[in-house]
Amino acid sequence: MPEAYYQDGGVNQEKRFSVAMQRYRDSGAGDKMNPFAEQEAWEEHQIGKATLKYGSKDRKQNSDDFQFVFEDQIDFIKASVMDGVNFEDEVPAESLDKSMEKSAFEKLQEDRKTLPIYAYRDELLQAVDNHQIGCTQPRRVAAMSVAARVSQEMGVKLGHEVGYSIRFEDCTSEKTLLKYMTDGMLLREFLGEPDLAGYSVVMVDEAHERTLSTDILFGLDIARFRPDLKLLISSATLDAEKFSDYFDSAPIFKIPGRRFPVEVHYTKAPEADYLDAAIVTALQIHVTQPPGDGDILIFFTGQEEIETAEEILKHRTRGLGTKIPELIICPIYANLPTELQAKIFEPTPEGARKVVLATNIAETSLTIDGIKYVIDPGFCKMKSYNPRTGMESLLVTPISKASANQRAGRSGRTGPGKCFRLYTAYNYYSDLDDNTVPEIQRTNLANVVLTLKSLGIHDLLNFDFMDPPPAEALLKALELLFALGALNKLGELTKVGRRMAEFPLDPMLSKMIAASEKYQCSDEIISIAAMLSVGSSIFYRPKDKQVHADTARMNFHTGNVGDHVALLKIYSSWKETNYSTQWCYENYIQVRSMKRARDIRDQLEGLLERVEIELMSNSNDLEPIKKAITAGFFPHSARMQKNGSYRTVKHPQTVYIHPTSGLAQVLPRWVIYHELVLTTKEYMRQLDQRKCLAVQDARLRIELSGAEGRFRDAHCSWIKENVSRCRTNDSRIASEPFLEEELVSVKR
DNA sequence: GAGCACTGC
Repeated sequence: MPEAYYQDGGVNQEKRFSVAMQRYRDSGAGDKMNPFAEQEAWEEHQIGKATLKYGSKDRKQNSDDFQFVFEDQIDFIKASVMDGVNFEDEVPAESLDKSMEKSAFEKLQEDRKTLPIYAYRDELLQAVDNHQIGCTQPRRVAAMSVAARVSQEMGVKLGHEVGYSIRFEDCTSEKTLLKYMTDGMLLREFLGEPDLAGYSVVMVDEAHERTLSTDILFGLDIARFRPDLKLLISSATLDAEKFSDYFDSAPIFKIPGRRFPVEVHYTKAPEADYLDAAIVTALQIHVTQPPGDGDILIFFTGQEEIETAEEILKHRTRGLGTKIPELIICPIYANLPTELQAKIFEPTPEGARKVVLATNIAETSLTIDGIKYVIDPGFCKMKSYNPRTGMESLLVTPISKASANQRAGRSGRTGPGKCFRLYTAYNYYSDLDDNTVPEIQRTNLANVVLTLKSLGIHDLLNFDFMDPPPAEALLKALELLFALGALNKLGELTKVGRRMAEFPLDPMLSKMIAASEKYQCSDEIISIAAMLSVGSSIFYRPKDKQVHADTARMNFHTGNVGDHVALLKIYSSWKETNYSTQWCYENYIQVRSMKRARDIRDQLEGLLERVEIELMSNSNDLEPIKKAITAGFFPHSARMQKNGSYRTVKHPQTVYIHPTSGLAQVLPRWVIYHELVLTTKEYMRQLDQRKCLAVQDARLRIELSGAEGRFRDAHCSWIKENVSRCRTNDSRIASEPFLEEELVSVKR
């Protein structure tokens, strides 16, 4: 390859890296980054180029073999081997052979004894008395499958001694001693029973993932009411000391894991276009390595990249005809319909090779057998939250070292693997953070704060978070909850707030439900809330059928009813077809999302009863429905400007109606929106006309903007000091015309 | 006239 190609490519790639970093920083999430990092990176990279030129001797030979096939190739440098953990030593081959003749149960028992943790068995078991053990997992599937495996090993029926508990599904009984559950489920149980009386041991698995729920549970010090409660934290990271310190120097057991060694290769120079580089690398592997020795997994950031990569790959392999063995392309991302997802689990036919194009879903959530090669461009999409503007956005961001290693490890599950990183060793060591920023530091905390308040935690600023979120984010959350009427001026939970905390939803959605009591339309409102909380994945929009999908969607907008009512219409229409799958296909709607909406709706219906809100329907009149929506979403108000754009009220900025909205042509003077998304512009999504509210709702906001409406948290001096700053923002929540209209009616 | 990573309750 001519050097010039790399140099040029290098510049572009650095640009790409720095653009991603810049956006990340602008979002407010990356403040801690060194502003000179890029320049240093560039300099170091130049030095690196000089020193990293030795190395891949075998590459030359390989490249000669297929020079005729490709014009472009990519130089990789084998930099390191991630050790496998003596897999073969622990399970001698002969014992595996022998076990083949034994019964499945005996084999399981034998396998079990070879696990490294077996040595700690007695010690851990001493902790167990006559209560049950709870073990949390970050994902539902994991909780279910681990429970199934353990019940098999113990030779008991799932749901008896060993069970699991996840949202919508409780597979436990009175007999259950060992309960696998999602961490969110344990948090919900904790809300109802803070002493966790039913448990003697709680084990938090995969704690390094640092989910919102585990971070809250840790901060709550779940064992504080229970000196006898044993807490086990299991984490795959090397910074066990951090966990140990946090839990008052708790003892650390280092238990080796099991994995085959993985060779890590870096590019010699940064790549101009990682998508193209990934495809070239995949083809290089496919052509030079014997078919049948293993499949390829490439990590992309999203659906769009995956679809593009799929097209390019098809095009290029078609051009090569029979010169190369068959390459089966398998896209996988969460929004892909389930039937199409199944393809990646089909065994690869003899003589062919599979290339899996995946999002982060393949990093932790699902494992694919037979992967030997991983190609890692080093990016992912990550949600970040800017507490200054209150904006959430999804940004393409460089991954962390931990994430890069997790990805590499995906190639070493069934045998020794290789990972090709499409960035330099320098990029890895200097540009990537060690760990992914925990979710609690990059999310809107409204729901977290409501949860903590409902547990009677008032001093949020001094709450013992393992990694505290920005104080500004806490303040924003408090403000919002106050504006919604969930907190009083002393920062205490109100009756509405207590009701809201019962719902596993964003507080604005919970408030909308609480308000539906007054407007007598709780039936419709919980359908809307369920549809909104399923999110944007309701519509399936494949690249080749976008027009059809869009036409189908617009059918629900007839009459300019607004997007919330359109969602209600979708849900009701589906219900009328008796939840027909066929109906979903015809309307380009994801069956999975609709089923999820139904599950959520059922749960909400149950919770309505719990907070004593009657299920009432008022489907003939949209007015009360829209009022209830406004009662929850008034903090997301925007007013039309002369040119058809909108100005948000709370943090004044110019935003636009998303073109997929039913109101895109209508342009109401005032709107409320469900969310803002930053893509090519700032777009409002799921929006509706704003309605006037009843007088008592308005009064709350008048107080809020007035001098007596100062927001205080009796236990938190920091908040007090910042009251003046809150106030300016608060007055904008309760902005003029919204109140004007109501004040007029009050004066009359 | 657009384009949404992944979880969880």
